[in-house]
Amino acid sequence: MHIDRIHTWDITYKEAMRLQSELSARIKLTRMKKIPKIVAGADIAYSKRLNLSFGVVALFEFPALEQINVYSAYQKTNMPYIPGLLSFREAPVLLSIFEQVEENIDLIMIDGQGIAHPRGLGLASHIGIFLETPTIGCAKSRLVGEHKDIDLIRGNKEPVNYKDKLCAYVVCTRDNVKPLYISPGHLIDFQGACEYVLKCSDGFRLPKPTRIADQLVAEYKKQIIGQINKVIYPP
DNA sequence: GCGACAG
DNA sequence: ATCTTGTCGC
Ligand SMILES: [Mg+2]
Repeated sequence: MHIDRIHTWDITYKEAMRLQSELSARIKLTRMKKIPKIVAGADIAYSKRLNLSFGVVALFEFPALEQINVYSAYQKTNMPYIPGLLSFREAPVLLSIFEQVEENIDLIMIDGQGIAHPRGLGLASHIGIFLETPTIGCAKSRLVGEHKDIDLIRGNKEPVNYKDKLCAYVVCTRDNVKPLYISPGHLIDFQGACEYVLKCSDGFRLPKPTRIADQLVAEYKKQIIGQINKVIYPP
């Protein structure tokens, strides 16, 4: 798929933060007009020892949620994890994977925040801007914002406000299980984000696209590290 | 200065 | 997120 290389990634933290503020003005929280045909999930794994980042993008038919295809790549990790700057650590490898994708992806679910971010540009939003494709941030914990406790009943949701503005919903995707922080990334609204996450939640905490991407990236990492060890420590 | 803090 | 062995519970 096409990628808008809006900026490079070898920049200072200060410049990274400035870019986030600048790019957040481009985010559009629009309604998705058509029902998606292909939904993708994306996730990352790391090897601390080898300083590598592994990424997987898994494609699913919607609403059947049948797996269509899987893409992957890995590269050197060039940024430490800094809360608020996650996209500068994870986006480069993810974009290199999306570049290989032949299918037309209608919606991407990403492990991390969308606009629920100190400067309104979490990983999902940043990816959405580069790909000009609808994205949803599906985070397992809170980065910013305040909300009431929610009853842990599947389908329940509670608004998350940051600086007196709605930024996400806490969504229960399964009874009696810790809820998710769902925020639009780009080209989708709050209602659409919650709706598609729930429609992709098939009895587990994480919606199928990110859950399977998470499992596949763990396997991919294991496989690549096995190859590397074979080269480094020949029998 | 202190505490919070996606993955 | 990683590293790392076992353990508890559905
Ligand atoms: Mg992840």
